[in-house]
Amino acid sequence: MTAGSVRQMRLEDVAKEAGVSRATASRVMSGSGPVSAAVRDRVREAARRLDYRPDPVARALVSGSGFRLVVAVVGTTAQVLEDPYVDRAVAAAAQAGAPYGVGASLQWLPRQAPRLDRLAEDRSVRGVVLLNTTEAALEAVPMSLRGRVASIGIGSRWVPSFDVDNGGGAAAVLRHLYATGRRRIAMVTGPQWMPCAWRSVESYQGLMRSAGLPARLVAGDFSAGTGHRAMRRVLRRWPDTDAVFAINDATALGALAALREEGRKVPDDVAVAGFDDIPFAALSAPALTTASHPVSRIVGAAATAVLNQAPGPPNVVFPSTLIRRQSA
Amino acid sequence: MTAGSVRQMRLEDVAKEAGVSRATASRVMSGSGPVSAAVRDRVREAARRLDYRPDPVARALVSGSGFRLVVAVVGTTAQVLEDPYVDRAVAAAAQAGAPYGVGASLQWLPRQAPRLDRLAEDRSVRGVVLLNTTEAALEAVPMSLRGRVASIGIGSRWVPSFDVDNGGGAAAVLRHLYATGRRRIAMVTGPQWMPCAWRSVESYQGLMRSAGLPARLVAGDFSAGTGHRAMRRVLRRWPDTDAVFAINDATALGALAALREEGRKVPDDVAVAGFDDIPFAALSAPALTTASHPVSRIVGAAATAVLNQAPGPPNVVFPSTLIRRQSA
DNA sequence: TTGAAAGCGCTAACAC
DNA sequence: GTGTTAGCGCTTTCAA
Repeated sequence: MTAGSVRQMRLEDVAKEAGVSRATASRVMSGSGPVSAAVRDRVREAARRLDYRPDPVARALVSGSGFRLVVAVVGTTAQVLEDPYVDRAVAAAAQAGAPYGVGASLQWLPRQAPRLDRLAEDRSVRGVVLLNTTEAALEAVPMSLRGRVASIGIGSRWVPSFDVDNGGGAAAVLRHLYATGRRRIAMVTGPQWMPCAWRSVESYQGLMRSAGLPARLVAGDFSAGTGHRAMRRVLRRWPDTDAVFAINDATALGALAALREEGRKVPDDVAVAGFDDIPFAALSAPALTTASHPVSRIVGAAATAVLNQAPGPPNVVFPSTLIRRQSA
Repeated sequence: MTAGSVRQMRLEDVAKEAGVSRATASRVMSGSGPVSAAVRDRVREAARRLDYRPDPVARALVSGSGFRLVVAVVGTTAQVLEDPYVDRAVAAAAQAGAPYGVGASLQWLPRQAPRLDRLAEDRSVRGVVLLNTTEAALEAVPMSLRGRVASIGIGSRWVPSFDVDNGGGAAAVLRHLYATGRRRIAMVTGPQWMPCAWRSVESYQGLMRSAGLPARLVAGDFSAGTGHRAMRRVLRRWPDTDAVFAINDATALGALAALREEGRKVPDDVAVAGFDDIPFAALSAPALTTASHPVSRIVGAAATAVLNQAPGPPNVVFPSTLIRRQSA
C-alpha cells in the first residue's frame, strides 16, 4: 500500500531543508538552547514535511543515557518472576516506556546478594524499577544509579517509593470484618523478609490490640499454595477462627479452597478477605472481598518518574479502597 | 562496599592493554573478521582483566539494529492490553530479551487498521512479536520488517508462527467430555475475528459432527464477563446442556459463576472445561478441568527467534495436554 | 593478518 | 541567535 520510504530522514536533511545548520536543527528538535521563533517554526515545518523522527540510538549514544528500563525483582529464587503480579508490573513498565522508545527488561535480584552495580554500569540501562524492595536492595543502589531508580515498596533517601496504601487498605478490610461482628480474626502474612507486606501486618496488629483481641498470625509467601496450607494451620491452632485476612488475593483464594475442603462455610462460619482485587477475585465462590491495588498505575508512575528524571515527591502513596463482595 | 569504578572501559582501553589496534580488538570482541589465535587470546585476556563490556548503544548505532522488542497486540480497542495473557507475554519477552540487552515494549495494534510501518521505520525497534494476529496484521508487515517479526498465532510466508496446539488441546478436552458421557456439549468461543481461536472451534465442530451431535455455539470474547453472559445464553437456548467447553479459562470461570447462580451443579449437572491452565484454574470451586498452554515458553521462543534472526521452522507448535480436575 | 581512518546520527562546547 | 567543530564507542572498508 504505502511505498516503503527509501531512507530514513536524518537531522542533516531537516537542516538542509530548513536552510540552517545541523546544530540549530538539533537545538530545535531537542528543545534545548536558544533559537529564534522564526527559525524554530521553519525547522519544525521542515521536520514535519520530511516526516523526520530522531534516531533514539544516536541520542542515547551521545547523551549516554541507555534505552531500557529494568524491572528488578527481589526474591529468594528466580521463581519470583512467575508471580502474575510481576507480569502486571512488567507490562505496565513496557507500556509506560513505549512512548519514550524505552523497553522493559525483567530480572531477578537475589535477596541474599542484591547486586545492582552491574546494572548501573550497563550502559544499555536507562533506569531501574525495584520490586519487592528490601533494605539490602536499597543499600545496594550505587551512587551512579541515583536519580534513575524507583522502588515499588519501601524507599530511601536516594530512592523514591511508589506503593499502594497497604496500611490503609488493610485497615479498611479489618474494620469491615470487625464491623460485621468478627472477633477471632486471623491473618496470613507474606514472607517475613518482605517489607512491603509489613504495613498490612502492623495494621492488623494495631487494630487487634486496640480492640483488645489476641493476634493470630501465620506466615505465607503470597502464593495460593501456602495460602491453602496456612489456612489449615490456622484452623488447627485456632479452630474457632471466624475470619481470615490474607495478605493478598492469591493467598485468600488458597485459603478459600482449604475452607471448602474442611467443610467450613464462607462467609457464615469464616469470613475471608484478601488484598489486590485481581481479576479473578470477583469470580471465586464466594466472590472475594478485598482491597483495591492499582498495580499498573503505580508501576506506570514509577517508570515515568524514572524516565523523566523527575525529582517529585519522595513517596507516592496510592489509595486502596475496600471492595465488598460475598466472602466477608 | 565495592568502590564505584571510575570509568567504564572502552574498546580503546582493551586495545591498548593488549597492544593492538582498536580495529583488531573490535574484530576479536565481535567475533567477525580474521585474527590470529595469539592475538585473539591476548585481546580476550585484556578484556577480561579490564572487565570490559561492549557498549550496546554504540553497537546499535553502527549496526542500525535497534534495541527493543515490541509486543504488538491486535485488538478492537486498547483495552486488550489489560488481559493477563498479554501481561504474561510481555513479561516473557522482557525476560527473553534481558540477556541480549533488549527490552520489551507493549503496544496496541488497532484491528481495523493494523499499521506496522511506523514500527518498521522506528530505528529503536529491533523486532516485533505479534499477538492475537489477524490476516490483516500479517499483510501489514512491511518488507523491512521481514526476518524480525514473529507471530503468536497464525503466520504467513514471511512471518514464522509460534503457538500452542489449539486444535489438539481442544480435542483432548472434548474427548474427555465425550468419554465421561457428555453428549449435549456447548462451546463458548472467542471473538469471531481472532484466527488463533478458530482451531479450537474447528476441533469442536469436527468432533461433534463425527459423533453425530448438533453443535451449540455461542460467541464470547475471552473475558470472564462474557463467559458469564454466554453461559446464561446457552442455558436459555439449550436448557438440557450437560457440558460446556470454553475457549479459555477466564471464560470458563465466568461460566462457572453463572452456573452457580443458576443452581446447576458442576460437574454433576453440567461439566465445565477451559483452556490455558491459568494459575487460578486450580483454585476455583470446583477446580477447573482445562488444557495446558505454555505461554511463557511460546513467547520466549518467539522473542528469541526474532533476536537471533534465526530462520528456523516457519511454524512451531507447542503441545497442549489435558489437565483433569473436578469441573469435568 | 593487522592498522589507519571514515563514519553511524546526534548533541554540546565554543566561537562568532 | 547561529554555525563550526569535536566527539559519544563502536564497526568496517581500504591499504599495507
